Amino acid sequence: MTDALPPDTDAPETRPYHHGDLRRALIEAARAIVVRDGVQALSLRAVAREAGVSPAAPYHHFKDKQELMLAVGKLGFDELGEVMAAEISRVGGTAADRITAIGVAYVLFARDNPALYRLMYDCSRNMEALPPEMHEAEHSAYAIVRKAMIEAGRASADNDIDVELATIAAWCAAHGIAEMGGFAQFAPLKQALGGELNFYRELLRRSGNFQAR
Amino acid sequence: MTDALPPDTDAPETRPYHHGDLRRALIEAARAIVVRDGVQALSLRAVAREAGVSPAAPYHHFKDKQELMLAVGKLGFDELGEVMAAEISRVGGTAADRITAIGVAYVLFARDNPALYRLMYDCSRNMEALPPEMHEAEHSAYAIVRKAMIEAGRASADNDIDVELATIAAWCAAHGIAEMGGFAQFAPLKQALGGELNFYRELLRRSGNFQAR
DNA sequence: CAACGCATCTGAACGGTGTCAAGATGATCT
DNA sequence: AGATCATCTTGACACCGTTCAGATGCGTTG
Repeated sequence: MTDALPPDTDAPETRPYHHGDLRRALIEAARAIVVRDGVQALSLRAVAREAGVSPAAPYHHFKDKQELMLAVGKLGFDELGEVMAAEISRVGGTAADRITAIGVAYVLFARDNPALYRLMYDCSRNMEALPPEMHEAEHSAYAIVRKAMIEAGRASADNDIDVELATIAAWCAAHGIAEMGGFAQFAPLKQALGGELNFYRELLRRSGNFQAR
Repeated sequence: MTDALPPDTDAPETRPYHHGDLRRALIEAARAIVVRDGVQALSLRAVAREAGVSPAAPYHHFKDKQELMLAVGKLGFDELGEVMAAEISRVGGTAADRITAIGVAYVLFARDNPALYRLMYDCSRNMEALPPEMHEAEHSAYAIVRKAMIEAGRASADNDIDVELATIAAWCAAHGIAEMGGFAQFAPLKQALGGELNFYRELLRRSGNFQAR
């Protein structure tokens, strides 16, 4: 079973112990499965199979299935933060324009990665106290929205409570649209508006926090 | 096992064959488990155990575990509709006041029945095409919001698209708050606002559709 | 260099799960 | 009464999460 796998000339990452950074391989395998087969197909055994190890191997890197899923969720929040950061720097216009752009980018991320997005929030919901790295990943994405809220004048910068509320309200609105926007019942409405992008923009506009004005 | 349960003088519905409306008993057992032990404890076998039948019995009433969960979800949407209808008739004030009341009632329903609420949307999300009865239950709750949106002047009654958008935007906002409002990170903010009720009201107000004006 | 320690991985096992096929049971209809 | 047929049970299969004893081999220490 371990006969093949010669030194293999060119290993891109550090290859420390037996398998060579199995922890990262497991996270990537899990992400691949979730994207390919959906969240309900994400079993610990399937992840191990995908990574080419025995079903018990993951337990030396994650205490739980939950802990592995959490790592995948963190990865999702990292990507989401990157997407939003890229979008906010890509769109040049006014602060109000950029805040709308963030909202659209957020919803589109959820649309394009539905299973990953769901996993991210399943993690957040299930855990009472998130591990610090997860919290950190969420926080960096949160900070982007927060900053945009201040710049767009949706919150008075010198009132902490006001800023938090504006940020949370915007996040909740985007989350609601991200989760429900894909419902099949809305298909005719999307068509009537000339595409789902308009649909999302219109919903964001009505949420109050994303009005480009 | 079937010893008790005499004819029971007053059966509201038709009480057909062996067990006596096992279908309804299964749905109620599932609801009880979901409320008592959370959604991750909701297994088909546990439901059968709770109802006192063999693990295979449910398959004569539901094609799938999914189909049973869908029935529970429909029950949840029925209850949600009742709660919102009760609230809207209880609150006497202006149309704007009532629309805020609906939003608060929605969020509180999700807070008080977190597992059931999650199940409701897990169903809606997983299924491509919901069965008509589920769609109907959703629709009756949806109609309440829709009517309130028109009365409160959030949408022009003669523009169908406008009405749908206003309703969906409000629903999305409430859903986002309902799902994220319970996050532990928001606890200090709730306290700073003098209770979570104020927190939810403030978030709803900022969503634009729920402003009492 | 040899031997040890220890993180890493495997194999087998346990209880639980969804699902199905075959047979038993009993209410309903003719 | 006897036949019919929905209803329920039994038993099985594959898969799941998790655990534990043992094999494997890297890194370090003598």
